[in-house]
Amino acid sequence: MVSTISAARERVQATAERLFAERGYKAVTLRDIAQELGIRQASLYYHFPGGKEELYVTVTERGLQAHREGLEQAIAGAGDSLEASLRAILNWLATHAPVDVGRMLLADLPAISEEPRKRLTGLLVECLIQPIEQMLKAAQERREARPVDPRFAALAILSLAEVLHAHARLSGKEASELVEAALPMLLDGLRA
Amino acid sequence: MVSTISAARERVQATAERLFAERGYKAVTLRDIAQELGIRQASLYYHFPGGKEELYVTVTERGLQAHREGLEQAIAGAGDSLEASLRAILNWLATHAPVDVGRMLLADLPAISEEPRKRLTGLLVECLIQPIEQMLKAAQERREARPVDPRFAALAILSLAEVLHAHARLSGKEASELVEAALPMLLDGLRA
DNA sequence: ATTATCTATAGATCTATAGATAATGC
DNA sequence: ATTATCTATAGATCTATAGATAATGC
Repeated sequence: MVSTISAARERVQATAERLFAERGYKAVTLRDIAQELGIRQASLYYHFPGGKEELYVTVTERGLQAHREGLEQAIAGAGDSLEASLRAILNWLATHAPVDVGRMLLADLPAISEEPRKRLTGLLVECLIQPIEQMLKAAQERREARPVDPRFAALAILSLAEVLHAHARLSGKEASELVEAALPMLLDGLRA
Repeated sequence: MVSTISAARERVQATAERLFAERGYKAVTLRDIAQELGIRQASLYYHFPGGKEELYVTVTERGLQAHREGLEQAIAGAGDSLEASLRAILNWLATHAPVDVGRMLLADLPAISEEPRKRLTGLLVECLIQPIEQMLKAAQERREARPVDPRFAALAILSLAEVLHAHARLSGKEASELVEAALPMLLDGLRA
């Protein structure tokens, strides 16, 4: 076996990913992560010698790549239909802890070193914004979507998904249920 | 004069408000705030003996109250029109640094003590969510707005305003211009 | 006398390193 | 021999306190 990713390392990543996604880079300490895992803070350095920053960069990169694959497959599986594409995108994002783009750009990324910051900034666009933007452009060319700025609309969809995810957690409702409630608003707006 | 609020204290509040709004509670240090003001970190304790938490609570409370007044006046000034109300709300939020509701609930508020946390949680609902929610309910009763969940729609509008504010900063465009681009999307949706 | 700063520093917390220990795999 | 933890601790950073200083207002 060339490189078996250890189950322990995987557990560390999963816990770190969840905590960083909830609170952001600075608000999470290595002690917090270790405590949830039931180990000591220093033990994290066995799996991530680069410490907190390496851990953050690793799980954030992995999360963004997972979003790219999830979004591209969701869109591809939905066929050439705006409604089906949006439903698939929202379902994916609502169930997979969407990224707080604003916090990441203004708070998290400025706290890490330059090389990974640039890489993650690029991935943010490629993995999250572009897949949605491309889908919207295609729908606009088919005259199925109205000619709004596709970059701005993609950001709005991402932020709607965050609200959806948060609302599902706080209200205890199913995410898929909220997606069906949000879709008419997104497709046809608030006006009667 | 009973209590002249000193200009120095006001400058401290303005700087703290901006930094906390951008990065959140944990990511901002008292040193950061002092540095922007050109004073020493310890000098902040003259204006806020309760330290970082008192400073955060004070400016957050003030910001939320300002949002309540701004939103209520914007809505009142817009009359009984859904489109005019939404335009007024978005214009207010886009120009006054909207609150990152998700980060505040998941990261910032859990880091402060119980009493102010409860108070700010209540203000978050009363100052930001309810004014928008009430406007939507009224528009729904006039059959001018479609019967979507008004609480959820209010959260969506707040998050759209955040995107708008961020997009205005990053792209260098005028906020009012982006509001006019966002309004058709909000009123009539993405579908052609 | 009051206002608004400063310096110096204690105490808490956090990241990171060094070296020890125990369990498992060959 | 490797894996995955541990204890102990150095060093950095951050919050908060104590007391000094300088400028302004009465």
